[in-house]
Amino acid sequence: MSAKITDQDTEQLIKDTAKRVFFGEGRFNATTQEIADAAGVNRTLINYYFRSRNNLFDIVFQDAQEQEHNILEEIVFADISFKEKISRNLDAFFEQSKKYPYLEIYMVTQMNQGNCYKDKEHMNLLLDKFYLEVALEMERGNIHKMRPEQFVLNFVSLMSFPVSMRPLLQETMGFTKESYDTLLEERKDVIMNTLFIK
Amino acid sequence: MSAKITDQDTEQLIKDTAKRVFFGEGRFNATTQEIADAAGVNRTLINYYFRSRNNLFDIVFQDAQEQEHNILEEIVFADISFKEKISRNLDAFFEQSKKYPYLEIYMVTQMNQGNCYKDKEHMNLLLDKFYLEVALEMERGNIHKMRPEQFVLNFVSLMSFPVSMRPLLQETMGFTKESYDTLLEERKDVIMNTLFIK
DNA sequence: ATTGTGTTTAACAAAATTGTCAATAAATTT
DNA sequence: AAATTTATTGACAATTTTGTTAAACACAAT
Repeated sequence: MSAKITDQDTEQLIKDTAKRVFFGEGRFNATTQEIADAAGVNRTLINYYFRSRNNLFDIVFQDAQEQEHNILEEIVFADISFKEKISRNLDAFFEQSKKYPYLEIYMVTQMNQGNCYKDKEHMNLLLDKFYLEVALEMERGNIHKMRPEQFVLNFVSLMSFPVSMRPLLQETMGFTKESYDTLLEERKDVIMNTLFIK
Repeated sequence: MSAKITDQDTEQLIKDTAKRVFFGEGRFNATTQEIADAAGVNRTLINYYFRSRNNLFDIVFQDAQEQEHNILEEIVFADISFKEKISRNLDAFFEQSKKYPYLEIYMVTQMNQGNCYKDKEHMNLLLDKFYLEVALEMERGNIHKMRPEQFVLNFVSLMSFPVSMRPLLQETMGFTKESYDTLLEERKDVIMNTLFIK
């Protein structure tokens, strides 16, 4: 009647595992065998449910897009102040990044292999609305004046980069796992202070 | 006597081509055949010069590290003001990013596959020196106060992210190739204004 | 019990990718 | 020019990865 209680629904299990392997662990060229092993299922079930490896990859890619979309959408249409929107977006992002730190990088690697983004129309609507708010906030003197697109770039860069590039940054900058975690926790305040004029 | 004039030196050609394919085009799991084709050489020459595919990948990875190192080193030890260092680093970065936009992402994907960063000692020396300068600049009131590590994160994030993630950002934000190029050109000023207090 | 449906499995086939090796070609040294 | 080394090639073998198929299994409906 209701959704299955047990860990059945192998199809979903495989998809979730693939997401974990890609977005969570950053193993972008995992084989079907590796994914099957990680899910604890027979490899051929991937073919049974998804026909081909490529198809699974495509489906997971689409899911990643929606995930991105949804986070943004919730923020943009919320009935809260601009600053509060940014603040909540940061919270939402850092929360999901614990589970899926490599989501953005995964999308880039996929797009470099020919996969392309869908539903640009809708995203543009969201962005245009957001740009208006950004511009208004500049008028009010709460953030520095620049093209709204540049503000968005600043925002996503400051937020995303330290998460996406963690393996590189943690190593090169000589952090331990723990000290880098601390750094990330402090990041929300740093970003707010960087984006907004005191 | 001197270095070969012609485009000989197949070994170097293969290495350069691999770099172009990886850092330049972002095709991180190119096959040996694809690399050989891109270089216009017989595939087995990759085995002849580099023994195995893995070995080539490792060597290219090391090269990427050195490249990163060198850019940073030149800046940190230059005899110029702090602001000028940041400015020149931005120039150097945006210059190399035209050729190798995916250098950083490549390193992350490699590190997620078990490859690890070498020469951390030296990098730490560079960074420690740089942190001191950052701290001093905060005292002087030229940049906002925060942990120097956070300033470095801000800096590299603002600089690197829009380049690394270009395929994703350009698509989702609805830019053309040209308009995104313009955006990147404007970025140096935006970043300087974001990092430094007027 | 049997039939039917959907799921899972192992064995196999096919395809793709890498690595080896001996033969050839080119270049250098003697 | 002959000999020697180095570079290049094609044919082949080995390996890895993917996809297919038929049989086994589970389980509900008849």
